[in-house]
Amino acid sequence: MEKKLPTIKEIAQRLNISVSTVSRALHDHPSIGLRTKMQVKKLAEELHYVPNQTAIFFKQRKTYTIGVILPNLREEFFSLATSGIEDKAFENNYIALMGQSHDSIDREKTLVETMQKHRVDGLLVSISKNTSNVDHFQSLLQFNIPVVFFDRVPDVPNIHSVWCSLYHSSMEAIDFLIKKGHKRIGYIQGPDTLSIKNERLQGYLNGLKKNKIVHDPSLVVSSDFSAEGTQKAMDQLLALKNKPTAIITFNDYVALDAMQYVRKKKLKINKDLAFVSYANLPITHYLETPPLASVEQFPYDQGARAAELLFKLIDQKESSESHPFENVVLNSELVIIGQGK
Amino acid sequence: MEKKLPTIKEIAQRLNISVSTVSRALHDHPSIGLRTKMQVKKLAEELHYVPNQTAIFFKQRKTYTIGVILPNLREEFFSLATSGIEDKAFENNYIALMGQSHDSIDREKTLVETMQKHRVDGLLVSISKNTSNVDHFQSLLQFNIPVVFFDRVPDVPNIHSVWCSLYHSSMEAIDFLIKKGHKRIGYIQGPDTLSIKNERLQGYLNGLKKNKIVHDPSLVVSSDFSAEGTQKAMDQLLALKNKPTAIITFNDYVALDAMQYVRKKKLKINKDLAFVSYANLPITHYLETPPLASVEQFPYDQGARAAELLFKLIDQKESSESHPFENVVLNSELVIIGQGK
DNA sequence: AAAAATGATGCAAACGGTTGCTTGATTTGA
DNA sequence: TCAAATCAAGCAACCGTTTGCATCATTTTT
Repeated sequence: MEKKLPTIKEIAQRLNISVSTVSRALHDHPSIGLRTKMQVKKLAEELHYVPNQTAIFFKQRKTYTIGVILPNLREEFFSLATSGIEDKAFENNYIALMGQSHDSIDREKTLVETMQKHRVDGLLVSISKNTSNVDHFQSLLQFNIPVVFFDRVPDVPNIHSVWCSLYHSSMEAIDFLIKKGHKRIGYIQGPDTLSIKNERLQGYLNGLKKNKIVHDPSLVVSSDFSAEGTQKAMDQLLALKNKPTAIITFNDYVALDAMQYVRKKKLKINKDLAFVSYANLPITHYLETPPLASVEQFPYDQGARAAELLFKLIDQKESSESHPFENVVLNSELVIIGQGK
Repeated sequence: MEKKLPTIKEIAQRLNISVSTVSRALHDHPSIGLRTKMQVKKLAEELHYVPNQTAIFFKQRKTYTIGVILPNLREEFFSLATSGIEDKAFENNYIALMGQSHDSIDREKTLVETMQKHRVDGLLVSISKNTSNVDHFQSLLQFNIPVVFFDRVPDVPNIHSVWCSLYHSSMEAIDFLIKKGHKRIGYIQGPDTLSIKNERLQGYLNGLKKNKIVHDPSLVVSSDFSAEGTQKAMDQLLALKNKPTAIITFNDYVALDAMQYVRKKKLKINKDLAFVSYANLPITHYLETPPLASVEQFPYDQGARAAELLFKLIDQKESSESHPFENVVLNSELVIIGQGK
């Protein structure tokens, strides 16, 4: 059954010429006569010859393949980033291998090994929530395979990275809320296992300081991102004698859960309690009462920029240029959505 | 710079033995002496030897790679399907190459060629909106590379496919609305270029017939899925002398646009005008006034099932078994979300 | 003690394509 | 007319790994 695919060898035999001639003919090498070229191309066409890339990859030591490892594709943020990566890859004649770590460090390790086995020319990674060191990427570096981290960037020196700074937008968010008259602003953050820079909180704190508001630690609570975790966080905030009038949430998903919970409590969103969050997912614009504002992190662009950087590194490697560590920082943007009171 | 990677040849030279011995030692072949085995393994470890998979792929004529081609990753439906595919691939020790057609038939063709060049062991495809024939998949079949279509399945015979039938749920949706007292039910469909089965409309029509309601063609309008297109469609429906009291929309995105438009018109959603749609995206559950119901199409499962079928076909091919065309049909489910009046 | 079985290792071909070097034939130049 | 230049094509090595088939040295069997 297993139909053997045509090879240049077969073409050579049929035409009674050597394989090298066939190879050169197919590549329009100048030293091959026109007649021979035509014959070869015609037969190749007839046999539906397709060069065996695995042989070529093997010989050229290059696969035109990059690996992409990220926590998951269910979150819109990552699927948009992937979309950007794929678009850039397509433009550059590369193709991307996908892997989801599902925030498991073991699975992340396995994926790195698999990608390495497949001899990817480079790797794009958004690390799992539980990844605290980057040892499992070391062997890639030994192989001289470039790695670019994006969005979830490990907090270690000497890496290439692309991420979106939330610091300024976080401060802007505070300014925005204070201009609206809010003085007690709560913040629901994530679990503190994330070993990445906590720019949201830094911006929050400095925004308060800048506006001469004393920081009240009881206004900062944590959620594990589950609906229940967020509800608990909300309970903490609403139990305060001096309740917040506005709340900043780690991301839109947390905001959605929080807002739904608040609705159940018969509080008016953006009237009794204002919301600002991160991500600016398209869906928030469809809500009857959306958060007042959300910080856009440009996932598509992050993916695209990370891919561009990776291709640059691959090219540099091939021309044995030096490549200092590069860290691209995009700026987030505070997008005003709702009207509020 | 380009550091040469260690090979079994190098190990062989250093230990003054043959490459075949090294190869066998690393594979724990019984005919290799214990001492030699130990020596080889120790040295391999020291050199950080990693077998060159491109050489092995080449020799074995198998890459443990599958291709995935779908319209785009921005739509949650497809990113969830991809998530299912990747999970199954990981389980089966495969890895997936991603490609987005962006509903361009040319890009789809290019992707098919690229995947073929990369010698994928199989291909999963959700065809582009503009794909009306499947000629560009023919060469894969000649190569005996299995192809499984999912969700957006071309309407041609002799293919493998996985899709989710909307027929029964569409009828159920009608039953559901009629039980709620609705008699005039509108339907916003998509552009009619889609060459796939139109089960939504079939279910709509048969649902009406079953409930002995005469079909009024002016209640069926089209949208190109843009916000403007949907608004125009709504205008058509609301301009009727005998207006609908309920509307079924092609998908949740259309429903969201329609509902937002209706809100602007100061109509009460699910009171003046009830909505039912398709997709059951997580977000609809966060709306203050969600559609009454949405048809869940199980994108993750579709992806997972399609991947499973593909792996089965690959295995069968390897054991030269016969493989009749298989068409897996999942059932959609009408999920009741809101309360309505 | 000679024949047979066993154990440990090496040889070489194969997978498909690329490419530097050679060779032979034809054309060009003086 | 003969050497040099040009053209067209072939030879063979190479990329890294696997594997059927020798080969040779022991050990076991009778």
